Amino acid sequence: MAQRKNISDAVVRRLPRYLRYLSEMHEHGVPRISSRELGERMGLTPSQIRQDFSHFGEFGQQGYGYRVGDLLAAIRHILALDREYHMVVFGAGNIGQAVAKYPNFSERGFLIDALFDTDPELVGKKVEGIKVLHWDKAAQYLKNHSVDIGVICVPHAAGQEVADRLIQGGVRSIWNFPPRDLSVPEDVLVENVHLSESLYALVFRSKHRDTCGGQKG
Amino acid sequence: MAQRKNISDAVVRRLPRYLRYLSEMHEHGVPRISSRELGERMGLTPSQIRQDFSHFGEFGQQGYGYRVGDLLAAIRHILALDREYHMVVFGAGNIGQAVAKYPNFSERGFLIDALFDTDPELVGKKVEGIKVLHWDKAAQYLKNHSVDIGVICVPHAAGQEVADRLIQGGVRSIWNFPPRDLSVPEDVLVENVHLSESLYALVFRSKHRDTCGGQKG
DNA sequence: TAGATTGTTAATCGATTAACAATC
DNA sequence: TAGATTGTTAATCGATTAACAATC
Repeated sequence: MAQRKNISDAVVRRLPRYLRYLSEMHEHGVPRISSRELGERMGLTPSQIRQDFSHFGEFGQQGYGYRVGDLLAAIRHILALDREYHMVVFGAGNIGQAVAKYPNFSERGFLIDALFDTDPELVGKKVEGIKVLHWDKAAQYLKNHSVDIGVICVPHAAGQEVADRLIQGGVRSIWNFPPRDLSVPEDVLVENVHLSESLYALVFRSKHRDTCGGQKG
Repeated sequence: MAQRKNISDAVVRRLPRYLRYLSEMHEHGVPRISSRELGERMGLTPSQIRQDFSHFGEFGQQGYGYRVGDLLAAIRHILALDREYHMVVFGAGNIGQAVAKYPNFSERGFLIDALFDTDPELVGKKVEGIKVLHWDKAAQYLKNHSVDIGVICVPHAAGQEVADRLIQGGVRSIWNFPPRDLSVPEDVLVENVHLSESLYALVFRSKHRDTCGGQKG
């Protein structure tokens, strides 16, 4: 019954985690898994796992469970990871370079085609084989290239301006690192990675260790 | 009625966001804010905001709202950001260095005292004024220094081993970047930052743009 | 005082868990 | 066949929203 209703954010956040566990099992040659056993490994209830999968179709077999390889392929497809994505990164500082150099991304089909910065020290150089262009070239670049995802790694004061440029250039998915919420049109998606807020949450739970607890994030 | 019940993760994740908005308002000299107006700015309902705050005490005034400065100080205290934290980072690669160099952290009292790596090219050098030590020195270091937070930025195959070393050395809060869940004793807290999973969630929502939507993360 | 807005209690909504018929 | 396990419907649990008395 592939996707009748809206998928809740809670489910969306669990999908990549299923992918990770299944990938690992698949690499280890595990041929089948039941929701009970997967739940034990991941710390979820079997009910939740079956409920989650049922949003997208029927992937298991009564009395048997799930074929790891098939389920893995299905989730990869559900997450739309069976294609390539073209990305550009604004801001070639620490975080921008870390993103550009992160090997998992290119392996997984996330291709970083260009870096943009204003620093004359950086512009014209290459980082990990990716050319660093000046911001002034961005509009031109976006006109001539199809970009699926724009990554914002500039200081937070410049974040909104960069977002505006990306949107102006037709980019509709933004991965946003600076600690500021962006205002964007309805049809543009923003995924935030706010490192400080993650750290603050850790510190809070650490202070209130007794009342909270466990592994999060 | 400061913290009678457990604080849900949803609330914990909103607290840093309140802090961010209030900081900004405070910097702009805004003296007061009502839950209605704060809700409008943040995209939350006034009810939720009042409900959230009420977990920790009474910070407002009927008919008036909240004094921005006071509320900011209260939330800073609730988040335990009114003290310093000593951190060590394992893995001085791209992400480890990005964390070490991130200026917001030291400004906010998150002090990175040491980096650990195995790469002989890096060991002995300094990154942003922080000495890079060999992993072999970690046990010794942890014996002699009080470390509040251990940051894991090593390749994911080494993550669990590093976690074990940190825990062995008495560290009870771990900020974990590699894409693998750690197994830790009950009294150890782990906060995960799984970049790929964040990116996958963006891609999923992008594919199903109509059924999901908005700003997340 | 009158208007505004809080903190809290009650109602609603949504997500998780349990139960179970279907069936491999 | 008997045992196991699915997909789904129903029950429960928790989080969000609405309502409102208290009061600045």
